[in-house]
Amino acid sequence: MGIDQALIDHNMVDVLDVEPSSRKRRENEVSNMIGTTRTRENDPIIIQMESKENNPDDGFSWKKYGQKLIRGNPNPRNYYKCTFIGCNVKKHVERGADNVKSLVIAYFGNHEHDAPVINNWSGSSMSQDPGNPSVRKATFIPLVSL
DNA sequence: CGATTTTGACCTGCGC
DNA sequence: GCGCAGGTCAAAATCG
Repeated sequence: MGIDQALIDHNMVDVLDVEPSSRKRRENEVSNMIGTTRTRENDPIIIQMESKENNPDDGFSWKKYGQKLIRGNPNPRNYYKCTFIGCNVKKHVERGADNVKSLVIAYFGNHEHDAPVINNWSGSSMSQDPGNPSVRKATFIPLVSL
């Protein structure tokens, strides 16, 4: 829960310093996490990272429903929607205008369901929450813990 | 065969 | 009121 907590704690955090070595990651996809940004609890969550993949698997199933070229960014932005029944969480994915390595993911809304497939979310950070059911509910960790 | 991706068109909000 | 930019939809095509 480190990241999510950080999101809430640093409500207006700009850049979250995350050490790559502190969490398991697939060297092949995510090389380094830059940080997360969230201006408000109800606002979209912006996640910035460095990745070779254009869409790292975050544990949920997304269906692409659009792609647009955004001004100020030579790279197209992709629009995804959660395929879970009854879940209308959306996500925008775009690459940095200058850094093709940097990936910016924006999440709109929170998943009110559990991840369809438990990948191994970096181990066991959230596997146990005996006295924290509320945390279990909002299993929305936009962190690429591959 | 079902689900997902692709691509263009369409719609809406904002600024001038 | 018009034009621009961004966001969404939908039909066809593709993949597993």
